[in-house]
Amino acid sequence: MADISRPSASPGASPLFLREDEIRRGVELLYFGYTRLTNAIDQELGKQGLGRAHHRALYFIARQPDLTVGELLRLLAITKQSLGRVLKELHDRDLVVTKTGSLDRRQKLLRLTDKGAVLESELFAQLRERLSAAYVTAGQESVTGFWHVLEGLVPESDRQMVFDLRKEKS
Amino acid sequence: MADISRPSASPGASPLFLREDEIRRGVELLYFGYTRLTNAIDQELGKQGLGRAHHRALYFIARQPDLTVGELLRLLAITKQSLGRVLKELHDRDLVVTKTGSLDRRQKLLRLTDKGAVLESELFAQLRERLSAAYVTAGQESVTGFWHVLEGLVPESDRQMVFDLRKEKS
DNA sequence: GAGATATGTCAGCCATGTTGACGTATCTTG
DNA sequence: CAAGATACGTCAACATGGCTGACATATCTC
Repeated sequence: MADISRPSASPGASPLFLREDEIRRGVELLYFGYTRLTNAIDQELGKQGLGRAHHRALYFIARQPDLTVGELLRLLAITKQSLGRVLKELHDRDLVVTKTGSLDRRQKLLRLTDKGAVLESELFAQLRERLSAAYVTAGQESVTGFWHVLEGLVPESDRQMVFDLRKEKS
Repeated sequence: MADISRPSASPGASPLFLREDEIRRGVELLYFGYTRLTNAIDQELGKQGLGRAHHRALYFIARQPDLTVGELLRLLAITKQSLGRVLKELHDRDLVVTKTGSLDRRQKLLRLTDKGAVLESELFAQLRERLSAAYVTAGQESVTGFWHVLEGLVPESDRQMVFDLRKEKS
């Protein structure tokens, strides 16, 4: 059993070992790709005294203005207490505003202020720089492959939520 | 400027907006794909009283037996104090052993114990399940595209280190 | 032998997640 | 319309896993 964690790299390795190596390659690239991409914005965030948790909230609010608190909670998959702290800080810094929902007055709709939008787009610019460089190097075909594999990693139950980010709110 | 963070979805959108949407799609899929994949092993880790930090160390030690502490530090990109805590816990639980380097006696070479190898392969099985399902759904061409884009996200300075994981130690 | 390097460790701090409990406003339903 | 469900907020305590700074030891290199 212990051998499974150490595949042979010999030329005649069995299909099982090749498969293992392909999986490990994916795990590692996903780890390094994701962490190095997020590292790209840490310096900028640090200047503002914010952390990654703040960026995730800013990002999704930018992506879908008038997002409700509940929707954001589902996207981030954290507790409302954790999110509450983050939203409070964003609000205190005039980066985010909330307004009462018009259809359901219990809901709070989230939006970036102008200041928040400026910050988010500065952060996004860093992500764009890295990701578009990777897209260009890899080519359009690779990019669609990249998307397909990642879509397959999102559990069925979350997939609609993720796809809906690309739509305008109704 | 604020508009940049909210692309139009209209059919006649300019190339700039299409480009933005492609970047955001990648950011989101990378976020959801990575976090959902790592979620897959949280339950198993919890049973052992370990966290993700422990898994990352276990993973890389499994991947490259006789890895030195310094190499692991560079892979994880954390401080030696943080790693020290993790390695101590893994050692206390008989999951990892160290031996003095033969070429350079200052180094400590890290290896999994049999018990550690069993645990790592159980965790890896979860990752394999998710990732291979995504590979199969997407198809081999998509998988190579997935790898190419992610390789482009790893900074030049880290790339050799990441590629070297696939080799045996000399 | 002097200085650089690899590793370990103490101590304290911070960011960001968790659980549990409880309050208020608003919507929905019998 | 009253009762219960839902959306949101908040207090308090705690866990994980990062961080900095300071300092010690063994070993290697020149």
